[in-house]
Amino acid sequence: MPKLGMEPIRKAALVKATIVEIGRSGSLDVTVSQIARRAGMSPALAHHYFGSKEEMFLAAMRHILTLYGAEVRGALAAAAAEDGEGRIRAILRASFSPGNFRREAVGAWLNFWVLAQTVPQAKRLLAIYQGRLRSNLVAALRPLAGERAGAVADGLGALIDGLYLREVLKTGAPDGAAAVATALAYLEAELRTKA
Amino acid sequence: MPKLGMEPIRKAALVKATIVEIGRSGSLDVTVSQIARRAGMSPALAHHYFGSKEEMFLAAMRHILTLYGAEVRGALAAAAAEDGEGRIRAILRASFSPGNFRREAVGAWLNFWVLAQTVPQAKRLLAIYQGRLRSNLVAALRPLAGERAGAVADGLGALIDGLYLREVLKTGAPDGAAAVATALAYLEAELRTKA
DNA sequence: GTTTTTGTTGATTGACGAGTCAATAAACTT
DNA sequence: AAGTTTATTGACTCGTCAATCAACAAAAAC
Repeated sequence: MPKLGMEPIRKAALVKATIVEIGRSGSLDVTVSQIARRAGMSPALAHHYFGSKEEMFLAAMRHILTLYGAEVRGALAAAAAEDGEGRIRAILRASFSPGNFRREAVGAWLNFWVLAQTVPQAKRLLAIYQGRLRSNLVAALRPLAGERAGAVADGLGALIDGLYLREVLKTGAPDGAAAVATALAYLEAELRTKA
Repeated sequence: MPKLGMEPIRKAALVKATIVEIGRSGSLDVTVSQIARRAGMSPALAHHYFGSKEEMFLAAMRHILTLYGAEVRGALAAAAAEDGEGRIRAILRASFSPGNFRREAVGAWLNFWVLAQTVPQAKRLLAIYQGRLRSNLVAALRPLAGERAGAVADGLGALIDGLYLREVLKTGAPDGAAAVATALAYLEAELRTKA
């Protein structure tokens, strides 16, 4: 019984299901059937809307990146009045917020990195994310670290990614606060050096 | 024409081929046939010696971990006379040496991380690597950072992993020296903080 | 010199999965 | 009411791949 205007709803459900399934299985070896089933429809319908599994993966990536970007933007807006360090703190809190820093999302992230090795489109998406993160960090660091802002941002960016990566091996609930603390320790050490 | 004593030779060739193929394809979606072909034998023989593809993956992981561990141990032995900072420098240089820090190895590494999400044995191997790295770092940091050694080691470890991760997105030849410099900058910043 | 062990492969099995297609059905248009 | 667009799926195609097996060959053991 075809209700009209299903397309956006179906697509959103598939994107969500894709992320869940990747996170659950811990790999990109998820079948379209699994995804479709979790999204409550037939595999054929999933193909109908996305054309290919790769398109589903890319849409899922875009979604995660969008969510993350929105969270960072929101946090930065809320910290507009603060100084550079406050703004960095905001970025870090957003990066390790419970919404982003949970096993399922981390697993999806990791697999997107793998995807980026072979799918140029995926690589481009990740590069955009990295570029945005970097420019946010640099902007906040400029008044604190001067010309070393770029170098510090690179280190901090890599550290954030590394903390995500290490979450994969951990057992038990993710500890975003600890990750933020580690990143802040890095920041403070670097800032003290400058002076 | 069966020459005897082939087993170790065949196994070594398969392990090497597994790493190459994973690095080349950028994913764990490599077929036993591909691996066997690159190692110069039939797929059936690969199964004969390893029993399953998963065993091949684990053997490849062990091999990479062993190589890396040996390089670090060697570097530490050569730096035995030096102080803590010199020993850390040695660990970093080994970690980002051309042998370890090249696209193929980095790609394999990344995929082993993915494997660790689902194969407990792989997770255990990575945990061992992390534990050893950490204890090496802590030992070298103790005289420099005192009770903060643990925290600094965690940050440094995550930073190292993050720098590896980011190498995946880079285009062009890996730049181990830059990675070492970034990690050293962090270390020096932390040590300065201590005082 | 026969038996056992080790090395080796071609052929096969059995399963699974991405993507296509034809068919059905409900809404919307004219 | 006839035609068009959108939604939806079951059945099917085509390919792939891990793993097995039977068979053959050569060296070693007895």
